Amino acid sequence: MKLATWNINSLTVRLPQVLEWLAAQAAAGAPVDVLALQELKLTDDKFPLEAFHQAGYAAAVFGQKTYNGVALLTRAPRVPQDVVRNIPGFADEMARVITATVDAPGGALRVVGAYFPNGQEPGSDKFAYKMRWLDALRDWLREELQRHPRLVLMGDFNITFDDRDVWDPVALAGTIHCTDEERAQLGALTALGLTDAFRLFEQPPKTFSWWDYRQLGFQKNRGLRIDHVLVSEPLRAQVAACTIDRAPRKNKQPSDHAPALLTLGAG
DNA sequence: ATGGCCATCGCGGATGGA
Repeated sequence: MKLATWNINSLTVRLPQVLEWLAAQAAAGAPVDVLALQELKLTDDKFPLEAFHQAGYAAAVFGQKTYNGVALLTRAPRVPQDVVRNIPGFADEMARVITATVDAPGGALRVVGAYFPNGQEPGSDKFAYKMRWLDALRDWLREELQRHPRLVLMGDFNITFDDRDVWDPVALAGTIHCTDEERAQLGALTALGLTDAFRLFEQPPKTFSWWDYRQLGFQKNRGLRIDHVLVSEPLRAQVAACTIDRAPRKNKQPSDHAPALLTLGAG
């Protein structure tokens, strides 16, 4: 069972790349069973349901015009069940979270696909919103984990866990995605019993999931690891692999993010 | 080095992203 998350920075622009990538994964013998997408930048009525259908995927969509927008794709015959949009109890204009239950070996999974706020700059209004959003996410996840012990939280977190996730930790110390406040919020999420699946394994140094479009960021590997897959305690023993696929970042008109993947074994 | 980011909205240039 393979799950993945990918901020595709406009599905209108990137749909062909998503379909190609899904096809390539399947051709390599390990099709993606669940894909969380972020930054659709389109409304639900513009979502290419039919294209994904033909590729063998069902979808749950939570779109928005111009900004944000998230979706969960599930490979047939799986379908997203009991779909929840955004964080219950937290009023938000922005479409950032979509949650569904999907069948899996060893029992159904609750999958939370999320596009965390950027935060722009410490001290800004947007940073304060990011903190409130994170507070609300944590409070809701605490309850959600009670209801659904087998839970995966994946998406664009817009936060680095530590300096290993930063191409120049000295230059970027205290800047957005690298502040103590943001990292403390990640710590509060892991304290709920969620584990960064990527660090369950030995990883090559300087493995990132995002590179700035400017200044040859990707070519120079000046990046950040801000796209994460977290698993709840009962799933830890089932985690067989967690990787980031840099290949789509080499496409002609790439997203600035690369997909992160999780493979679950039988357990 | 002459320029050196991308998507959206909408038709210029601001806004947001990270």
